[in-house]
Amino acid sequence: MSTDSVEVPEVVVLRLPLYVRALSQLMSESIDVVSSQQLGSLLQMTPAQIRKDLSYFGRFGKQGRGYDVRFLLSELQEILGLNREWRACLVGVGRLGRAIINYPGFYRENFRIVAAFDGDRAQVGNTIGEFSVQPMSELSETVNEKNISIGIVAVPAQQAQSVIDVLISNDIRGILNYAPVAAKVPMNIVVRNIDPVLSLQSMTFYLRGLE
Amino acid sequence: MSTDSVEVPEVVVLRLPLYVRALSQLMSESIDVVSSQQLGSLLQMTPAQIRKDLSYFGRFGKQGRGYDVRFLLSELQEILGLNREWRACLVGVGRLGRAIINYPGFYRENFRIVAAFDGDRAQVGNTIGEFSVQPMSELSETVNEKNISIGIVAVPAQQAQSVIDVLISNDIRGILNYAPVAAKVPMNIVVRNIDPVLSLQSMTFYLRGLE
DNA sequence: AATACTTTGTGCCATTTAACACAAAGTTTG
DNA sequence: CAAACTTTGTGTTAAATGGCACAAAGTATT
Repeated sequence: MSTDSVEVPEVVVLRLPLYVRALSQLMSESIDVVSSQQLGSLLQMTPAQIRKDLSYFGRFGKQGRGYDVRFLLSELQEILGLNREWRACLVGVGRLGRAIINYPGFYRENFRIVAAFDGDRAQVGNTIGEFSVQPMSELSETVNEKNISIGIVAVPAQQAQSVIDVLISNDIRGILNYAPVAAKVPMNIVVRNIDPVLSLQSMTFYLRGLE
Repeated sequence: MSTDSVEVPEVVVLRLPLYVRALSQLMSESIDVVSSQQLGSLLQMTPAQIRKDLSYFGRFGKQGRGYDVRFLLSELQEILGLNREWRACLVGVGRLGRAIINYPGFYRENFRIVAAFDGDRAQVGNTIGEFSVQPMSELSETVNEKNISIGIVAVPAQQAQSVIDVLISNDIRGILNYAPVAAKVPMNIVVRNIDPVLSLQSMTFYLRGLE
């Protein structure tokens, strides 16, 4: 089996980080074996689903016992490509962009924001955190120099698509999009949207009429 | 038809805000009729799916013509409960919490953060934006007084579950959770998680090995 | 007013996703 | 060491989701 015999469904890939997080948690509690049962109750999902998900990638457990926490964690990190550092650039250094730069959660998980850009000349040159804001014209060069593979978009909706186009034309293949737009991208580009307003707007459907 | 004859799938509800956003956009461009075809290309989805989704709630279109933008927007806002103001409280006023308070996107869509709490006594009394940080002990009273129905959780992972428990015991039924935990809540509580790290960690699966 | 388009709403089929349930393999207990 | 548990991995079934395709109903064109 040199290549994956069955395509792994995206829903499964989306759940793997949950397992990684839970396993890290267990590691920090010095728990070294866990069953799909326990993992399931921790993550609020059925044990069967966890086992099925893992079975796409191999056989990591032991009957009658469960999974070795350290081993499974390590395997999943390998599968997801988390056993290395990932470098990202931020585009848009307004209020939101600054909050993103200062958010320590990325760094903690080996995601490094190593450059910041802004289309607004007035922002260029300002110092934010450790580096100074660069003009979009320098994006191409910096992405290459600093080996950046992820772009974080934190510009207003109106400018988002054109920023995304620029990122893609500079070989960025993963985009974390905070702008409230449905980005149009080629199939080989991975987009993840962060959109709290959408979340609230679907939540209210269930709250409505229950004052 | 006094009650919904068929249960509306949650995936459908999750998509409705996308339609609302696209329609608002069209309104602002003074476009007053749109087909599922056009809407689909705007949102990167099939026209059939849009029509199917809408059909759960009624018949809003006109054959040979499409949908009246203003009318459909208004209907969807009504369905989602967006034609009113929603009040939320924030718990946790660290870096993340402050960024959330200052984020103008909520206000723009009629979500109002009207109180801020923190379990850390050192934070209590500090002024953030228009109001001062209150201790958790005042949550119950304030939630009632200010008619708050949504809780926004921006505390460290370790404290998240207990904060969520407090919110729920004070009749909060919708929770926007920024903490990296799988919240355990009763079935009648609506949780929406905002977790950019998870998004990145599933993205890298597809970027891995393509240097 | 007749013909050629356009577009909705939906029945039906295909695909995807989730859960059940059980043999096989291990562990624990007496 | 045998009997009673526990737990995995997966074949199979069930449920959810998405898309096709077409009649019905409208619009535009000649």
